[in-house]
Amino acid sequence: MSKIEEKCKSRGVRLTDQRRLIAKVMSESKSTYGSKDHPDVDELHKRVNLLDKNISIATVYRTVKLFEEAGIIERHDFKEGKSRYEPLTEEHHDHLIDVKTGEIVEFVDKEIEELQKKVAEKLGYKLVDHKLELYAQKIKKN
Amino acid sequence: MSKIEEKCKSRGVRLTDQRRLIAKVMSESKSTYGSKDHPDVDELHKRVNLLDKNISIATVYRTVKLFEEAGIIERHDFKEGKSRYEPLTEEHHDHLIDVKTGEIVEFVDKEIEELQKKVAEKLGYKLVDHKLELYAQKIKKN
DNA sequence: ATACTTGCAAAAGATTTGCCGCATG
DNA sequence: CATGCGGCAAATCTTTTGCAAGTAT
Repeated sequence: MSKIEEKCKSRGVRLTDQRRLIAKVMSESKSTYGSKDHPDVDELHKRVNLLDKNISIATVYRTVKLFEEAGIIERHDFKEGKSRYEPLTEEHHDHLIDVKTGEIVEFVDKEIEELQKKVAEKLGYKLVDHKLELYAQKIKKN
Repeated sequence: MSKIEEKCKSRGVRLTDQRRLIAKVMSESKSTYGSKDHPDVDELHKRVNLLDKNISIATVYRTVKLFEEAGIIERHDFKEGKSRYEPLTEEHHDHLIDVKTGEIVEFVDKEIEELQKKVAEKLGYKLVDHKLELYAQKIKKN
């Protein structure tokens, strides 16, 4: 059983064949499909259709929304006009995007997280979410 | 003449009545520091139409794209499904978005900027750009 | 049982584009 | 005067939704 499927069970999200497949594909979106992390709905639909041709894209949209609202997967809105998803990990992380290759490196920095909270508070707000993307260039090592 | 109109001239962007008006409205969209508005195309269209009812929304889309590509204004894709724009400023700043109202507060935090640079370096990269968005909820004050 | 799900197609919302008369440099 | 621009409507693209039929618990 996929990790996402487990989370559905433990959170009382009703399971169907379609959802199980989408959960499976999302769970494998890192290892099995190589560097193609963060698939968008269309890509997800294609992958799922390899396993079951009858799953409609509407179902993928509905499921992905459901999983996101249940805190099981995470949506990203990169500058492309469409959303991309990844399984939610225990520990939150941000992304560094290689401006040359498009490669994505994930990282965590507690100090920055802490400062963000403080900035929000200073402005009279309570932080509920954030997005941090670093665009960078690889340093050549000779 | 608006600041944006000036930039158009200096960069050889052809000017028309429509573009002049859109430039004017965009230039005026920057009010007090700390809370200027970042209008979306629809809002921009409404404001421009107060001055000239005949400007079509297609023209606003085309102009906003043109200005962005000329490095005159900046596009943001916040988590709303539509783009919002602001005049490009000399000094970089980040955004806090009120998740309830969509209101935007700008801020600068040198410490966070510094840490970002360090994080990138630690990963073997040289930071060239970044995006930080805080999604937050206003703290009610009694 | 019954409330939730799904597939399909249509709808909706944001943005782009083809066509063609018109304005700009 | 040649080239690019703008208005309009139609076309795209992504995402949502109404409906009728099927399914999970």
